[in-house]
Amino acid sequence: MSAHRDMTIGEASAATGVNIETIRYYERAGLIAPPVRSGGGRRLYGHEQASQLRFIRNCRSLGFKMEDIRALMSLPQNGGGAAEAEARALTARHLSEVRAKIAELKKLEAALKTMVSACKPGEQSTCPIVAALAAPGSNAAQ
Amino acid sequence: MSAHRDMTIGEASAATGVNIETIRYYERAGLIAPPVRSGGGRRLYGHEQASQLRFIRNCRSLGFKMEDIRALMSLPQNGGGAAEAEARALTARHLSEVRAKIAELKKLEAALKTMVSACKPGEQSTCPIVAALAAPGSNAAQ
DNA sequence: TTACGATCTGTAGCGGTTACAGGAGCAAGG
DNA sequence: CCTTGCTCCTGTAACCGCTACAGATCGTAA
Repeated sequence: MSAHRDMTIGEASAATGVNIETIRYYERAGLIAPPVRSGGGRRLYGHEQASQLRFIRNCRSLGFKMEDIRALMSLPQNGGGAAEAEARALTARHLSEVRAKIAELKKLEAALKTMVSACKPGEQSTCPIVAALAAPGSNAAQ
Repeated sequence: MSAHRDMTIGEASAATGVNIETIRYYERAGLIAPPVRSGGGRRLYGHEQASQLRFIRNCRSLGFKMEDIRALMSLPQNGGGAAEAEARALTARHLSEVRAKIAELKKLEAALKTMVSACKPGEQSTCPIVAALAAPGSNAAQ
């Protein structure tokens, strides 16, 4: 069960879209296991590890933290409802964090929009943007 | 024009809401000028520098980068339309970055929402979340 | 004086990469 | 066989915006 058809790190990078330096970083960080080495000391990756790299890449592009990814990868793949529930909970938690960030950014957006539209070129003597930024209490974002 | 009624760094921190360590960091980073020192070598801040700290705090809470803040603070305060235009341009650029981030996060939100709602506890044999994350092409976020 | 608080300096850590420098493996061409 | 040129190796530092120490010093009140 190990007909590997191994890839070098460059091939693994091309196959998965994960940067070479990033692959090595993931190994250092314990996100993937140290791969087999060739006689000359080069990393050799098989299908399984390429899949793991794709998994990590997908997780990262969805904004999951490495800690979460570690948890997701350590779930048993055929584990019953427990693993599934854990994955769901993790994803739901991340979703709510994303929503919180959106809400926060929308507040910033509103404040900045107000500032920009208050500033008509060459109209006021004092720049309203600088004035707003110098105001003692920031009402922009709590 | 320098009746200062100086504050220690702790007082300045309390007055502006900027953490003590952060104030020192801003000085190190060249965002504020090194303040006057007392005989014993302690930093003493006047009104003007407290205002600067409040300015920085407001900028940061609006998400401005330190580089932008440096630019905003180096604008002449009574400078004519040029300074005003620059502040406006800077703010508008930041606003568009915020909007881009919101758009990106909304994509993530949609993808995560789909994943969570696809995962009903104890229904499928394979967890749809893990399956989606393991899929070769990530369509979640480009 | 003694104790305690506030402050000082310098350094390291966070997350998630990315970017080097300086060496070594490895295949192809001459 | 030897050179050329590519890939890969290790180790380290930079990025951003702080935050958190450790160990020393200052200043003040009891």
